Amino acid sequence: MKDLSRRQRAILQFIESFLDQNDYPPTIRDIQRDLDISSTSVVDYNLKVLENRNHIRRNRNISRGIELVGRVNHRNVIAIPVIGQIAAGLPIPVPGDLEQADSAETVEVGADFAPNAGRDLFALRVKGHSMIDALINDGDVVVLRQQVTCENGETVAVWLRDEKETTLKRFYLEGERVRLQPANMTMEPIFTPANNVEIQGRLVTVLRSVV
Amino acid sequence: MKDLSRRQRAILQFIESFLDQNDYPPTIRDIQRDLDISSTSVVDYNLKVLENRNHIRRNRNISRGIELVGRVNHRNVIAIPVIGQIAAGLPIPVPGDLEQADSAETVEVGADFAPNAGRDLFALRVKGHSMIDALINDGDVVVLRQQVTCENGETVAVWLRDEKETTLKRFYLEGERVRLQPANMTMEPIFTPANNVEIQGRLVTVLRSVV
DNA sequence: TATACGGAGGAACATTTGTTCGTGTCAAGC
DNA sequence: GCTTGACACGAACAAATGTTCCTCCGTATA
Repeated sequence: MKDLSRRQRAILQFIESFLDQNDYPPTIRDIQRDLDISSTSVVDYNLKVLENRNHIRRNRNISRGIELVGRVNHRNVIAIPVIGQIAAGLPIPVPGDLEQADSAETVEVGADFAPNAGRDLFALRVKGHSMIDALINDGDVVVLRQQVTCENGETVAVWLRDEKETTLKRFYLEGERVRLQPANMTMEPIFTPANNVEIQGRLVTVLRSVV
Repeated sequence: MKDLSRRQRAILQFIESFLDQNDYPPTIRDIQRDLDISSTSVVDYNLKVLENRNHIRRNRNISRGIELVGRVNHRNVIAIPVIGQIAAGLPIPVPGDLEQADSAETVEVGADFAPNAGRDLFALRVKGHSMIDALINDGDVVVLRQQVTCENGETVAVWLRDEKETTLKRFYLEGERVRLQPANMTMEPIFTPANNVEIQGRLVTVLRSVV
């Protein structure tokens, strides 16, 4: 892995920084110019080495056909629109016209953290400490999948009609009533009639940026 | 925003899906071919419209010089290597040679969630429920910044020498002793002599994928 | 009806960009 | 000294790709 010449390392590094600054890969001549290499063939030669060493992938006969192996590429990342806040006393904002929300803030998440991502994901910023029992803190961002039903055991955001309250709990339908179980195992569940529970979405991901 | 012709919308959509499948933007002729447009000038014309409408940005005279406005681009996302596990009874793995860890698993995080990102970030997968008091669950991924000192009030991963234990708490140096305060405000702090505390890193981000 | 204008078509043209070939240098190993 | 292999040069060539002109069509509007 380390058997690269100084020039090859420089090329690799240039490609990385180029990709950081542009949304397209560099051309051979971009590389040549930046590194003051006398000929494109030299660049080509070294790119071939890098390709064999599996540091890059090349699409022949395609301009800018250089891809970095093992790099963050958009494919692994999805952007989820943050459409509002979630708090104990407030109903959850309706995901409504997610598509048009061009200007909306987004959070980016690795695909691992948003399995089966589709257009039905949306994110909310948590206000207040009411969801401590779900191990969710003030300021966290929760990603939800929009759905109005759920399987037993799934963690969902529900609106409790009587209490006029939003909460995040594991959902278990037990006959006529529903058991809402906090993620924190040391805490007690809530029992409530099934028709008091309105499912707003299923919890997919929690993101916390510690200050 | 919606005043685009059918064709213009199709082009925009094609660029998006092309970018999903390749690491480089499409050429005008790629677009022409896919959408069965008779001439490159038509594509060019419509790209100009899209550019004026601020849906794309173009780098003239540069092949594949099309950038989508407001798209997930690598610049906003960083990959952080997951170098091991963190558990109450275990010391934290040493970040050691992060650079060489090419093959390591990574998590991708939006730049918002990893401020001042540098090479000094690493991630650990949480094992066990010992960090419930820090609102961190089994299976969560925590991102840490490698550092051996910290400011008062920062949340840090510390190794308690006597207890031979790792824990995540807010750190407060109070004279000769240290107060370690759980993130969950309802829980009690730990007090311990300053020289019993070994700071391993500062907590930056918590990621949770809910099953 | 005449005009203006958004859109589309075709084709030639100018650059940009990838590819290849012949040659040269230099250090390591025989 | 000779050979070999990694690395570098330059230049010419061939595609790939962006640009521009001129023309045409249909619809809305004066």
